Amino acid sequence: MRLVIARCSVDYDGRLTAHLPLAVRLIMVKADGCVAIHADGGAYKPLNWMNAPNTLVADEDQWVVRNPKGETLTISIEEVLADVDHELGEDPGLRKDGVEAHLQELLAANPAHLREGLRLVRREYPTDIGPVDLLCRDAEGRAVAVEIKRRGEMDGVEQLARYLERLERDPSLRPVTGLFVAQQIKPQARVLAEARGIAWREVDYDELRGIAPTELRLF
Amino acid sequence: MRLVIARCSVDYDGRLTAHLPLAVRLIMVKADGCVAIHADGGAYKPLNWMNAPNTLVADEDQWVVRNPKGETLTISIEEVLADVDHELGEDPGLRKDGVEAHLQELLAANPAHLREGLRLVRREYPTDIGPVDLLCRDAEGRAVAVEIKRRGEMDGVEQLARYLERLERDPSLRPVTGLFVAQQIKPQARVLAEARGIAWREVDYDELRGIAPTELRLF
DNA sequence: GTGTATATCTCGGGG
DNA sequence: CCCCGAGGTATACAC
Repeated sequence: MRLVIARCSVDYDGRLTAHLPLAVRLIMVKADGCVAIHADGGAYKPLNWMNAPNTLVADEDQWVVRNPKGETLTISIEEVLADVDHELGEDPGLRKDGVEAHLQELLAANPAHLREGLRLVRREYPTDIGPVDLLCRDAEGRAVAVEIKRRGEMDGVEQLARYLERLERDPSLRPVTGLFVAQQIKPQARVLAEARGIAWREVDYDELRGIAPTELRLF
Repeated sequence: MRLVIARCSVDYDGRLTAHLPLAVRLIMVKADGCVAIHADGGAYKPLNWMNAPNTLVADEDQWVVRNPKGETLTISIEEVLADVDHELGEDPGLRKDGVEAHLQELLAANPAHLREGLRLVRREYPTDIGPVDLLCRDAEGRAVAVEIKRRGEMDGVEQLARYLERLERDPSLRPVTGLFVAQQIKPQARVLAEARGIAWREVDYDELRGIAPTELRLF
């Protein structure tokens, strides 16, 4: 990884055009060739960047980074204050826990946590516009399509509404009701769900994770 | 901006839990206090980070970054290979051109470019679920709601459909038709728009920008 | 490759 | 402060 501190101006021309006036910034060049221009603030997103793959043509006072799509990042360098290079090596990568996939696993193993008597028919139940997270049957045997999000927003409700529209066409399932599940559901999403006749339910991830397998068997 | 190259392992506990095994990485600490852990690849996104505001408690071999929400980033440092600090100063910031806001400005100034006889009633016309990009009247005085995107995809059509649903409730507007506008509209979005009875139109940004104010007056 | 859904999305604007 | 929409979204995964 090459780290250059330089007084520079930068121009990006591609999906939009953008210009950075002359100032001192960090130019980070990673081993895979991607380039990022950082200011001394503003979280992790760089002011400007160019992802790999690309080609870097570095002149004395101007670097031109070009990608296969024809986008260019032009860095005009007036003064180099530091220029170091470090060998970092391959990174073993990040292990995550607590994302949507995990939430789906837990609820698939315990649908009754959502509504008493609910039984799983299938996870990732296929429709012609994509898979429904969970397809269940309730205590009376009626089909219930469940869409799971970490954060419940309006587009998730729309997504479930599209699936319901499709599932309703299947005589072996009809009528199908919808259940929108998330750790937190935004007010507008609640309103939209209700307007669409879709039930919603907030779930607590830690509580759900705390349910031991032995307890699950009691349902 | 402080740049530390170190052999470290990292744990994040907050919106999810995540772990990075021991490896050599860049730790970037910006003037506003935000911290980012970078590997030598994988575009501009860091492996782990903590945005400002936060507090950093730096021990010899362990840094704990904590934010007001109770999220923590724990960096366990085994070996420091480099540690430099640079004063970058305030950044003048980025100037952008070609984004949706600009497209909306151009079309608001010239709605007839979309459809002959179209006149602007209001930009960002408010509804209880958010503002419609443009509310217009056509040559016959009928209300037309216009949604503008750079890239026309399905969620944009859904968004416009939601607005139309609301606008239809206003007797002074009813009936309201929809017009979905983008530089490029994906095939599936076209199909969805047509299924929803919504017209669509692709516009060319450069052509639109090329229309001089004097020419605009001709309409 | 396109299409679809996710993200510790990030970032900015408005109430 | 939350809510919402846009993004050069990036990224992973299915088809």
